[in-house]
Amino acid sequence: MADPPLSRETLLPRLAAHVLEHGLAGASLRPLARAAGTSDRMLIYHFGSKDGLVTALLEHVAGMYASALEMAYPTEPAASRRDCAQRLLAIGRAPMFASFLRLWWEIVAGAATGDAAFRASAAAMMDSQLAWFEAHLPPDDPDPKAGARLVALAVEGALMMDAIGLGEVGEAGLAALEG
Amino acid sequence: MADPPLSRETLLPRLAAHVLEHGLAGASLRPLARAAGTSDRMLIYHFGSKDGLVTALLEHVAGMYASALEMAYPTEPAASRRDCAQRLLAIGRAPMFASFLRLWWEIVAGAATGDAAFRASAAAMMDSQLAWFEAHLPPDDPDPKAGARLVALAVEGALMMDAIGLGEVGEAGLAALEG
DNA sequence: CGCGCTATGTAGCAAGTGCTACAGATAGTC
DNA sequence: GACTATCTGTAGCACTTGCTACATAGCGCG
Repeated sequence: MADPPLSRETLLPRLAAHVLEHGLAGASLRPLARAAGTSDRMLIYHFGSKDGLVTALLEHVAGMYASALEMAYPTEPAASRRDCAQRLLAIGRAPMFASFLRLWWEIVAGAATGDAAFRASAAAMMDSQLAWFEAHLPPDDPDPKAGARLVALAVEGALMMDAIGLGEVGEAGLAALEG
Repeated sequence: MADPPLSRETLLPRLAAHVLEHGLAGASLRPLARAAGTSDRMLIYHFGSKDGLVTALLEHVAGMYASALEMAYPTEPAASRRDCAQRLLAIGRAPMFASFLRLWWEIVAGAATGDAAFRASAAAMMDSQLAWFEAHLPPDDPDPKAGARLVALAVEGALMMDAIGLGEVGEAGLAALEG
């Protein structure tokens, strides 16, 4: 299958794919290496340590997420904040984001412990999302920045409800947004 | 020191305390046992397996959370949904909830993978919270159930922002709530 | 007393963890 | 060709993981 250099850069996408599928919590060197077509030995060689690998991986995932957002749905403008939030929830629920979301909650949990790498990745992903949300607000929104923040809280809250199996609570909550 | 029977029931509070302090992800039998004053051998004896222990522990934590909420602040009624959300965020930020929140995001991450025990615990905790939120809405709220859901989305979103180090985003978002 | 039940300690196992020491291969440079 | 720097495979180490086999204590009951 043509195995060229296998540097950090060629490795990262495969590692990210594995982590998106199997989660970050239980990811250990040997399975990761197998998925990427190398050995644990080489992962340490390229990334210095597992911590280094995880940090690089989190950065990479944040980048992937940003481009996934960029590619996703430049739909016509929403009619209201509520309408906007409901559409964004629907997009977030699309299959292409499912594995991102599973990983997202792991990253949030890691960030909650204070880990710097997790925080950086989470903040980067959230920044992308806030900008993207802002771009999807109704064009006549009185305060797009604040509006995007409110919509982000509500949509993230609803996605969390999805994660814990209470999707309808999220829907009901969004429906109660002003607009 | 009085070390009476040491049954499941006497063990669970100590195990919960350890998990609240050190997290659930890296919790392994031997440290847990040490913290609870037993051996890994006895944990397996009482709970059957680690899965059994985690399940019991999650149930117990959900119960603890419910009583923590019950004890917390029966403040005077809020003036609006926004006011309510801002107060509840302040309460959620209080030190006594910090370790609960760290654990909460771990539970959400576990639930996001589809694990039944994590989902059950998360749903139980969220149900307590929704009821509690509903009780704190302004008494003239037109639709308390929907209002509580909206407030829950926003507050949980804001707490998530806290977890990833973007607390001001949460504050700005809540400030944009109608009210 | 003796029997059986529950509770507990000691040792250990097979698997997996991150990481390292050592050796070799390859390739580019003088 | 000799030397050096980059890359990679093989083995292994010390440790942790969940869990088990075995033995033993204690206690209630006939």
